[in-house]
Amino acid sequence: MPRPSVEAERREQILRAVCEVVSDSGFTSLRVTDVAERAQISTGSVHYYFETKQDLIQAAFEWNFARSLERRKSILSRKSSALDRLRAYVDSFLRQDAQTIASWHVWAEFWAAALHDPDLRELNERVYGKWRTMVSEIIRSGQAEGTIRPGDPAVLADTLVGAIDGLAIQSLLGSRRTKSRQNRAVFEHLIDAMAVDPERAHVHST
Amino acid sequence: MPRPSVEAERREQILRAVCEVVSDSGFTSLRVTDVAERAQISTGSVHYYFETKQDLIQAAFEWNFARSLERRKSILSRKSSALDRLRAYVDSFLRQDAQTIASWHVWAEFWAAALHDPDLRELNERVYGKWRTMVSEIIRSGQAEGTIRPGDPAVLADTLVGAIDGLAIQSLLGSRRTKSRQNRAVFEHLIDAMAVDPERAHVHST
Amino acid sequence: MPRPSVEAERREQILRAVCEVVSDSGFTSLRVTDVAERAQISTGSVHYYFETKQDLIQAAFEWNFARSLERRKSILSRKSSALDRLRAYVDSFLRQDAQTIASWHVWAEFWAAALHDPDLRELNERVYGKWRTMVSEIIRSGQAEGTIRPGDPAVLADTLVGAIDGLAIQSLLGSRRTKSRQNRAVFEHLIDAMAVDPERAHVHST
Amino acid sequence: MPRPSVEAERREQILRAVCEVVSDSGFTSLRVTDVAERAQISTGSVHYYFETKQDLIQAAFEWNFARSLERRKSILSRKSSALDRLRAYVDSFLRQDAQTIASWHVWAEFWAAALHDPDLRELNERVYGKWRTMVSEIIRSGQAEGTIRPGDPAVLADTLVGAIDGLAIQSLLGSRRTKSRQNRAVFEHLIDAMAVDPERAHVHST
DNA sequence: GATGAATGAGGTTTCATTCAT
DNA sequence: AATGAATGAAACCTCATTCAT
Repeated sequence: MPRPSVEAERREQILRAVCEVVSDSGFTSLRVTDVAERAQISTGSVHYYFETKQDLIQAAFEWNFARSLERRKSILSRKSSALDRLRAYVDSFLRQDAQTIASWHVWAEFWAAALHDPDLRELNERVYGKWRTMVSEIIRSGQAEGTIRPGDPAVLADTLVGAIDGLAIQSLLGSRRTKSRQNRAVFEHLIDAMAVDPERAHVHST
Repeated sequence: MPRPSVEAERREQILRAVCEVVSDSGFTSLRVTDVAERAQISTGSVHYYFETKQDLIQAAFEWNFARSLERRKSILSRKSSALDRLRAYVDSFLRQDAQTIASWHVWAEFWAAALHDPDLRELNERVYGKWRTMVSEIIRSGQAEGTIRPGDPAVLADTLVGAIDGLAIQSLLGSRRTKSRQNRAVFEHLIDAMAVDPERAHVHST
Repeated sequence: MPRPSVEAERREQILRAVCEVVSDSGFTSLRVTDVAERAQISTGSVHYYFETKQDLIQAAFEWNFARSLERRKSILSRKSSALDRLRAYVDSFLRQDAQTIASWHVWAEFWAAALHDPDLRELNERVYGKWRTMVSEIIRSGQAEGTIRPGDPAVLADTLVGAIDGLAIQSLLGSRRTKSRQNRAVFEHLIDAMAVDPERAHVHST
Repeated sequence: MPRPSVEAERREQILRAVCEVVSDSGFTSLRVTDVAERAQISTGSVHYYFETKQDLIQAAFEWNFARSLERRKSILSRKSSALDRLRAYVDSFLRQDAQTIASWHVWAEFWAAALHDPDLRELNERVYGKWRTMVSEIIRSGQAEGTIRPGDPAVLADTLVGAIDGLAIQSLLGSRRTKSRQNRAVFEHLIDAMAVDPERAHVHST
């Protein structure tokens, strides 16, 4: 008798394989065969779990998003100050470890794919709603604490989230080392500008 | 070898068709046949001017970039203040006309393609060098005028350019109307933060 | 990877089809579609077993050679005299049955193809090494028996093998009936010249 | 007014180009473009002189034959002995100069092409009639002189012509140097066997 | 006479999908 | 539950041929 979890396990195994292949070789040239090879199963099995390639891709993007979200959850529940949580959040996207980079690759491919796919566009709405909410909640709590300047949290959140995406792309496309350092300067600047003066001074002195 | 006069015309005709198709239907499903149809010529003719599909794509991205640049050149030579030029520059990317949107579509596809293509990555280096230089020159001249606050022009330029890209993506993927208005708020905020106080106050009062 | 049992069968089926098509319609106009039709499978299946047309052709030539060799093996192990084996060997190439003619067609196409393909040239080296060895072994054993005149077996073998090829070509290109008879006269002459006198006299008297 | 010879000149220029391309790259991959490039004219001009590719090929093979024949004409009219003329004739085919090798390449491609083309097969009949006649005339005159043994001149001619073709192929496909030397041994053997004894002894002593 | 831009039929090859096992 | 052999539609690309200049 098969373990009840076998399906969930297999699906995870396949979706992880999709993201790895997309990250390594891009979405345009993604073949079901490549996914099967990466997951060490047959193409027949891939189709056993996902009716069409389209389904497979949609599911893989969803899975990538769920994992991205998972990795940031702990940041929100931290006891630290709002500014620290904001910095931790931004930092989590600027990391240069394999997992973060791979995930960004998938995101970049996702955007291009979503431009012409209503289902993916809907997924994007959900995703960016999440990101924006997370950031504006932190800002709002910072404003309540008195550590973050007044101003529309939605606008401030959009600024941060937008800058993260835009700079991430250039980071992926450019020479790793330099970009990473430059990007950190940009976000220090942005976050410092949101802080009330004392905090700002403190940071500058370090 | 085709005669220069005909060749230049035909190449332009074909490259325009590529960008139109990429913008309409995406890069992943781009077929040479579609390009030929759009340009109202035969597939054979497409291959007469571009050996491979790869060459065609590379050339189309270059062409898209050249046009994007061309459209911004006049902004730099304006006699207005640095802050006005900065606003005009940013505005030129936030426009919602067909041409601007089409161009952004091509850029989004370009990034994804460049992730796995060294030649395109090199093109990206050139392109973003240009954008960053343009913005930081304006900032530098504003600082000389005394209308823009001191601070590393490179960091400020990166912030703006990054935010433009990131917000453009979300604008492309989201519901047009709302996004456009929100994005303008973000950039007002960003540019105001760069202005020296009197100017800033003035803007807020409008 | 296909299961060995099915794979061997299918490959044989396809290679046989290639040789049939080459023999019927020539190598220059060989299309994968023709091969697929002849083997009663789809073009996709042909490529399932042979990556490229080039691979397919190379394999078909190898297969044709293996079969040519197989058909001659029994001649070598016969208990008859060296001269008889020599005659049987030569005869086996002069036969006008469909299989022999088809095989010659493939050989002729092979030579032309090999002129510009190092891999095929290497295969030719192997093949002609085999033919020359077979013939010179027979001659050597005939000299040991005392039925064949002394002389360098390599030179005698080259003479026979060369003449076989050259006359076969003309036989393929000319009117069948006459050529066949003429060719037999040529080889009778050549072999008689190799025999020691008594045998020679005997043959001439028939 | 154009020189009357311009057509003949151009045709010769093109046919020479065809033979060069066939010799270098083979017949299977022969493109009209290659011929045009080699002849330093446009593809349009090639078609101006030769309606179709088929016509072009046929004409090129004819031209190659005419030149091959031309190169041997002087041998026949020599005042030397029949055996010497026979040796000169055979030698003329075994030479390893560029022209001879190129010509053999064209012949090999010709045979393969002729297998499936009645027009080329007819040309072959004419050609081989010529070769056989040339050789058997020499043999006949040698027999009249008393320097060549009795025997059907047709059979002896076929033996020589056949061996020349067969060994030439292997020479083209194998390592040049060795083959050439081996081939000369074969023909020495064949021609010696045709000589009456005194001559034969003489040759062996050299 | 000569050109070369343009064509489009047709070739090889790819790959998502199916289905018997 | 899983496979992998087999498919065939469709993609890219080639190239002989045409024709306006």
